[in-house]
Amino acid sequence: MKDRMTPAARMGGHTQRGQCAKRMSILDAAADVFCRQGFAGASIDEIAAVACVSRQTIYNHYREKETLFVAVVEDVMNRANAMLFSVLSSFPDNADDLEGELTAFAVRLNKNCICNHDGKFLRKLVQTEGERYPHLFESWRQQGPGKLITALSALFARLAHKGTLVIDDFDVAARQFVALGNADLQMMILLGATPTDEELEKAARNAVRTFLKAYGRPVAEKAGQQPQLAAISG
Amino acid sequence: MKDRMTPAARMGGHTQRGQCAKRMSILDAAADVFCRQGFAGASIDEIAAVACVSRQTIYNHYREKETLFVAVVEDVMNRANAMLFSVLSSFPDNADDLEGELTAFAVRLNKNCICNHDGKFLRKLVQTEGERYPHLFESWRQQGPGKLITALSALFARLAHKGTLVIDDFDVAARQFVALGNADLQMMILLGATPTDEELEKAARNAVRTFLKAYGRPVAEKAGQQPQLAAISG
DNA sequence: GACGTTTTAGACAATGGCGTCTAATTTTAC
DNA sequence: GTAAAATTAGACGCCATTGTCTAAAACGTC
Repeated sequence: MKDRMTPAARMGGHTQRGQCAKRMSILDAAADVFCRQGFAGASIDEIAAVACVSRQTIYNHYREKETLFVAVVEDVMNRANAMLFSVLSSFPDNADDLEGELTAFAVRLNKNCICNHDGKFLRKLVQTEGERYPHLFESWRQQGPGKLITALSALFARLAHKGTLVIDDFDVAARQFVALGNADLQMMILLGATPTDEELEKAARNAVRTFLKAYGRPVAEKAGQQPQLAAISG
Repeated sequence: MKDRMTPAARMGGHTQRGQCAKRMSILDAAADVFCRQGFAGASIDEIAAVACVSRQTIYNHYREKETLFVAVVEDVMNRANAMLFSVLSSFPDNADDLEGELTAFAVRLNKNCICNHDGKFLRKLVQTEGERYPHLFESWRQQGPGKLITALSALFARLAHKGTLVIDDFDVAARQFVALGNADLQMMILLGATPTDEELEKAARNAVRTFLKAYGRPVAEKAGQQPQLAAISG
């Protein structure tokens, strides 16, 4: 105790597992409390209690409440970005069953990126504290929704080039795809409730059906087509 | 000063304008501060300062912070409900130009109900404090989005009955109409920014075009139709 | 102008949270 | 086992906020 050096200052590879576990525990607890109470309403003491850690330990890792908050947001954003990248990469290159693939993709997107814990956290915190931390918000916007729309836009451009879709504005189509995918889940998304798998499936089917009615290649027999009811039976 | 009676207790019609003005001033200021800072972050002193009123006056009208908060939410909800009703009633009975009417309607809806001050307030507060006040949230959900979807659903049912639209699930169509209308404005809505009239118009046009491609009656010449670009020129 | 009511500014105690400090205890590395 | 580092519980000062209280001032009505 002769020199009093900042605990995590050197990170000399010495104590890793213990510290790391504490850090993660703190980050998780802080995310939980910040999400429920907001920045102003969250108390360090409550975070410490949830993390099963003493208050001083939090201050050892993060200089002050705001430092902890920024660290939490960045942590969640990193996880969310990784997940989004993974989901975006999951769309198959050759989609023989376009409707099925789009539906499954919408389910994955909603389930793992929008309706999950991290999605709820980011939406809520970005909305409440976004004006106070414009840098954080901008970073989220670019790497989250921005990347999503860009990727979808490119995907639709590819499909339009192949003649599978008929689209005049890929960016608009991408935003509309996401919007349609959320249409049936809006309330749950706003409330932060977690939809069931059935709800996710149904919402995605509704979204993709409408999307394809608008942007699908007009097949020759469309005029004489039945009013879509037969297709749902399966 | 002999009996100390609650100021607004009797409302004997005596002093109305002065008190009423104070009340409205307090409600407006509180809405502003609550919206920016959240419930926990808002301080009575700041609200008093914004309202140009002493702190004690606030406590004369509202017993405590929470009472004020609930009153503010109810006040904004009342205004928002009236506005929504007005917009919902504005759709003409006989729409000869369906695309134009739907577009204008979407503009009105977004401009006056979703992207305006009250809309931003309610979305933000319902999201942040909804779990703490489930009753308020539920009331908002029913009278706001619930009423909107019900009314749109009925409207689409009427149009489908007339043969103007081809829809199998009116509720889904209603949700999708709203979702499409917000698709291009999501970021601004989340951030609480106010879109320009041009942005509103463009978003509504994109939404209605896609909506009608999906649900519009398949006209005979559709197969040979130009890719919609000609229609935008005007 | 007089009277009752409302508003105001400021003081006040109570509460609670933040961030610091300390001394004791536990963990970790060697 | 030993020494360094990390963690803990608790106390502490500080500050902001809530909600109350009081005496003075402003207001509206007659």
